[in-house]
Amino acid sequence: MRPTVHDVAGEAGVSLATVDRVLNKRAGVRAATVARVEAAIVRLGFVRDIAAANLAKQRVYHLVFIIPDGPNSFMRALERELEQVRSNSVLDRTEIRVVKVPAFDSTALVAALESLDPATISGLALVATETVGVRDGVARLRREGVAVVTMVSDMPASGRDHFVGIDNVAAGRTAAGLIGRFAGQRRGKVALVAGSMLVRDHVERRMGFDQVIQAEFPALECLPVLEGRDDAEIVRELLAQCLEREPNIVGIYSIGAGNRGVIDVLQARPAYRDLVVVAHELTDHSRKALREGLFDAVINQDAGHEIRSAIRLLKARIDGTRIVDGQESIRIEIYLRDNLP
Amino acid sequence: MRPTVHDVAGEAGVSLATVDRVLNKRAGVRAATVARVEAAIVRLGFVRDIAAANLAKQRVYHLVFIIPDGPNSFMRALERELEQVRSNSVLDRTEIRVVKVPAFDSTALVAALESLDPATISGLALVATETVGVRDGVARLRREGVAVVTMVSDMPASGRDHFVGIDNVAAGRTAAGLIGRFAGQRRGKVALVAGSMLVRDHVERRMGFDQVIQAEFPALECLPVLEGRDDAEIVRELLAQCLEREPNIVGIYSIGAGNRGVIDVLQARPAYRDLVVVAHELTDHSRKALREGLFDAVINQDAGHEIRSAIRLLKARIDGTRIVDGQESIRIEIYLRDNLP
DNA sequence: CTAGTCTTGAGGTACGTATATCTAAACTGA
DNA sequence: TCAGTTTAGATATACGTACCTCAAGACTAG
Repeated sequence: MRPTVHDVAGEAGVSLATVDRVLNKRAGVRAATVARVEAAIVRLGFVRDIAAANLAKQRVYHLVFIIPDGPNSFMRALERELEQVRSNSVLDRTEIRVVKVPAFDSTALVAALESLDPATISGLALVATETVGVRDGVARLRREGVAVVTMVSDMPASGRDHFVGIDNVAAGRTAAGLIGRFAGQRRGKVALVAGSMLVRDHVERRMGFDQVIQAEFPALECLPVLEGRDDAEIVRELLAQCLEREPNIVGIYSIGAGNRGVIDVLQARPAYRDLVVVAHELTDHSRKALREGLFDAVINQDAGHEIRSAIRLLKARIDGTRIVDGQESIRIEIYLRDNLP
Repeated sequence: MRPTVHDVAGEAGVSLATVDRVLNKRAGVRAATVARVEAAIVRLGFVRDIAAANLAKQRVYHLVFIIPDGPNSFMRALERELEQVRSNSVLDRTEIRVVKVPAFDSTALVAALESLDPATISGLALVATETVGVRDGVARLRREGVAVVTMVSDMPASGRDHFVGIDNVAAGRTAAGLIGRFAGQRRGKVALVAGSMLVRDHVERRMGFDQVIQAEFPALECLPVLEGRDDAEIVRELLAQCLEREPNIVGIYSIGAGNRGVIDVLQARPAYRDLVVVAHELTDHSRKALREGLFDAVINQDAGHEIRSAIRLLKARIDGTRIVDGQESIRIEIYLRDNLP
């Protein structure tokens, strides 16, 4: 049988109360006694039963998720996953609050951070925009004992406990590898469609993409990025113009949330079906485009996985338990028509 | 606050003992009373606190994993993951026993199933080989109340509760899509290297591969399968001979556990570097081959995910709780050099 | 040495559920 | 209607941990 606090007390030759004081880091125990208890814990291999502890403690994990508002489909996917987790969360003593802030607006994000009372929340997950104010806000919460993870876009300087998301440079490199090889012998240009070059993940993807195209596919050349601001209308216009202007385009890399516009353009002319197209984010639209052969590959990160991972990481931080690294690494998923889930 | 059994008793106008009898399906309660209690549960949205219940019940989940012995690297990966879970499982009232049976030996598997006492185990996960004996053995355990999931290779007729694994036909189709497109304009033949055509997953992958090559890549033609029996030596010999014999091979699909032999052959001649090679299973060897450009893509299923998923599914079945579908679907992962985790 | 503080012990109650026992009430059949 | 059975209630204990109180023992400073 697993050892309990009673066994630890016996082994250390102290009372239950003392073991409890040591376990829960309460004051009033001599250093020598603390050492005795800790030695007993190690000898017995005692591990606190967190379920029982949480029951006794009446613990509720108060978690706050701050995510950008707006049309970005990945953010909306995160929101949907959160909603789903919330509806099932009666079971696991977890209370999740979702705070939406205007996208790309770090002032609003700072305000949201400041409105959080460290006393009432135990964990925070946020999609960070990298500014000093945000960094300081996060650092303050960390100092007050709040567990913090960043999602999608990292911010190491803030002292967050973990980052949940993919390596976007690698994602860009992956896209380039796919386009380069799918293009085969063809020579020509590649159009890049992004949301905005002010967002770190898009910048990083573009960087990785450029690296690989330049180094490995001399027959291809990247055109300047079209910034579609996550707006189908704008993307449609910019991309259509670009395809008119440049006769020699062989591929398109849709870096961010602009798939709808890209699809519209591709459907407009049969000739565009020969283009090699790689996009990000598996949605109903991109899935359909993949099945119909408009897209050749979609690179994805699993929103559900990211949400669940963030929650696990926050709880582990709060409980002081270990994590399984493999379970928390977010994969750069590649989908072709044939391996759609 | 969340309603408790006390609240249910109050709401239904019965005693705690009666609520307990209903919740735990014990006899001695009139149908009308059961209905009253159940109505109260619905009205209050009562959900049993499983942590508290397990604490009171002193429940330990006794899980048995039956996996094939032998050199198959994916099976060994499953075993390693199980070992890791076991070492962390002090925490979660889970006791995992791993039973290894000779690969492809259904008699041994049947014997292993028969040696299991349904009274002492609550869940079983097994890599099934499809025979009547195995099916009946599983069915017997199911009838006796044991939760059962099949892994890697399914067996629907056994009445198992779930299947944990990928769609191998789709995996084969995916491999074909990659080889076909990476080959570009080239015409020629594709060599297939499998472990054995007696194993369902290899057969299915081959089927999916053939389908897509025939339908979409008329310039390519599949050669007969080389059966390497998961043995590097045999694979090396067969594949080397094949490449000598057939001057016009443009690609290789390594269907199963034979990557070591394939890699040896590829390294032997610089000319072989131009071959398009897609293999299964991400291991140290295949990862290295990918980085060095010997392999063009590796298709993988995450062993850690499968083990964790099997455990979650078994526990959910035992506790009668719901599962999150998205979390349990095993993906057909594609790795290129650039998206290696 | 004494008063004061610091450290430890003993014991109880609580969390939400499971389970056992004993008793009382409500039915059933003849 | 009465005995016999079925159904229901009341109450207690337990699971492993947290946290509280009260009292007593061990120190420290003056």
